[in-house]
Amino acid sequence: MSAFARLAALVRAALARLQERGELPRDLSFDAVVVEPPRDPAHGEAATNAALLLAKPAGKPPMELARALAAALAREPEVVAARAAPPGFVNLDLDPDFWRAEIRAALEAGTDYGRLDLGRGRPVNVEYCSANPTGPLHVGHGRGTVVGDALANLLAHMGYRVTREYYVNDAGAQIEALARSVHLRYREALGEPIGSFPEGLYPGEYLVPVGRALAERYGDRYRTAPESEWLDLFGREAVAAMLARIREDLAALGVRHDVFTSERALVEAGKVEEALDFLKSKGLLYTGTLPAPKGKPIEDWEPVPQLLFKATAFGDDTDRPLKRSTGHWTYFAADIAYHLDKWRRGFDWMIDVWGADHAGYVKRLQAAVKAFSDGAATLDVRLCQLVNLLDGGKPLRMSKRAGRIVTLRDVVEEVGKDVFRFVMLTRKNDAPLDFDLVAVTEQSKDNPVFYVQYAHARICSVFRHAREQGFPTAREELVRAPLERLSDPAELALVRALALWPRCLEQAARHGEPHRLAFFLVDLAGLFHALWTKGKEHPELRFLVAEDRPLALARLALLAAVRTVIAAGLGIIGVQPVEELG
RNA sequence: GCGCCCGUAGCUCAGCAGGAUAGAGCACGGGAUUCCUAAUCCCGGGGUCACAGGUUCGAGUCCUGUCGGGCGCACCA
Repeated sequence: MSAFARLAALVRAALARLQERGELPRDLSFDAVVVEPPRDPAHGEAATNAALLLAKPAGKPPMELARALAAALAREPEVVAARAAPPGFVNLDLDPDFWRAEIRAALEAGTDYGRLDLGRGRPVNVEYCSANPTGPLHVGHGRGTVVGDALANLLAHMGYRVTREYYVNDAGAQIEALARSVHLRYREALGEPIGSFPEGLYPGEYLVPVGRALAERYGDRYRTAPESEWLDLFGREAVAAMLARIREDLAALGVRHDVFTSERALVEAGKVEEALDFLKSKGLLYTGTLPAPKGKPIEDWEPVPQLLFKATAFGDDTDRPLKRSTGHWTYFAADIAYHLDKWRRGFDWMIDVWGADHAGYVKRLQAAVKAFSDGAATLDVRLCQLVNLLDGGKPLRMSKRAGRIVTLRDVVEEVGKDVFRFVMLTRKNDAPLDFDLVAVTEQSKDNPVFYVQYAHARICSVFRHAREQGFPTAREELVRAPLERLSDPAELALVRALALWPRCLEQAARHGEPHRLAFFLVDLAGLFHALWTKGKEHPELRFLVAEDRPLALARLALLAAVRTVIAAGLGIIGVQPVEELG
């Protein structure tokens, strides 16, 4: 059990004793009782709000309850001081050994330290990236990809059975546009001048090799053939080529999905009809005419009767069309089928990571999931805001017209996958993020990736010196270190920060917010750097004290624990900790 | 017009499940290097948490409204 979980248990036990003595009513819920590290050190090392919460149901003044609780807690051997503080907090100071024990726990558990079986094997489907297979990934895709991948890692770490999934939108008008674009490149490869690309097609250079490959394979067989003869074939070929490219882009980021689901395959297998029949059987489909959307007027608006889903019955703002006037299914219809498919594969929890420009889509899909599962399945959507690419503080123009889109691959090759991944988690997902190609590779404390890696590298450096100087460094020896020798405030501050790791992990998982790990690591690294520098001014605080080997061993144990937590955190983020700075 | 997200120090952002006197970095001013990596650290000033109500013992956090910014809004994806 983690430090704060133990404290919470202590508080609950103390409350139970108060109940036994009749000082508290029996039928109380302790659910909202928390034990937290206070912001202000004057409020102790841990604080509980129990008395504030229970005062009303107990019919007693908060301070009176707080004093009773403090008295009960003061008897615990780990508790050095328990004070009631207005308006009714109980502040605790713990025996340093209570915190020091976390070092041993971290050493024994390694990167499993703080790991909790929150999920109990519950399956969760995390869908992320899911970029259309019409071109390479760009930087914006990269953010959602990293957020989704780190979230998947985090949930897997915490006991969920995670499936990482990519939905391939390989059907519809965009694929026809892709096929036509490739056909142009194909004709170009056969020596034909093609001029400029018509509006709506994909002029990017990345289709040139695809056209060339098709020219080699098929010669001029489809050069002047009617579209009906090649549209489907070229579409498939182009999607295959783009998907191969996207998989390479993902691999460069260290991302590997478990499942790629093809929209086209779903459609061809009749899953859309099946899904809609299912909703129909629940009485949730009807044919009707939607009112014209307000706001900017649409030129060619005509009121047409459409097949609609009763999304308003499940919290959406309007009912949603399922079939286009062309007779094709809407994207939404296919998406319902897709999510129903996920549900039937055993996922009653699904997380989709999307770009913020899809925000307007969230309610309708959640409505659909609620509808087909009768409320038994949950769809969470995490929206990622834009990434502003900068180059030395100046915005990098991503002009699509000039064909100068900055691909994810370009950026990852320039700054490295580890830097990219970490920086993508230095903001919460729903805040815009500046990504400066220069700043993220600078080796300075202003660069959080570097700052954390530097802490890890410094610890590794200490261990190299330790081995050279004949200090014991094996884990079996470090766990036996006399940890009570750690007594400097800077050391104990680092120990207490370390003890917060399990709590950080749990909360990050509960909230589905992997960026919290990145922030935690920056804080932990900061306390480590502070301790390090303190050793510069106070040589007695240096880690490798030759004349006092037990003390050195205790300090090495602390450093090993910090290194373990950094490595664990970086591991979930998907970053390789460095042992030396390059 | 409607929906979603955002509004916290001069700038960029945290703020943990509603907790106490709101934090960090940058920038600005001052300081630390016989030493395990100074690629770092320490000290200092700096705030009407957009605004107005409400719920609560307690609100940056929850609810309502207003203002400001971003995104989206039939038959695209």
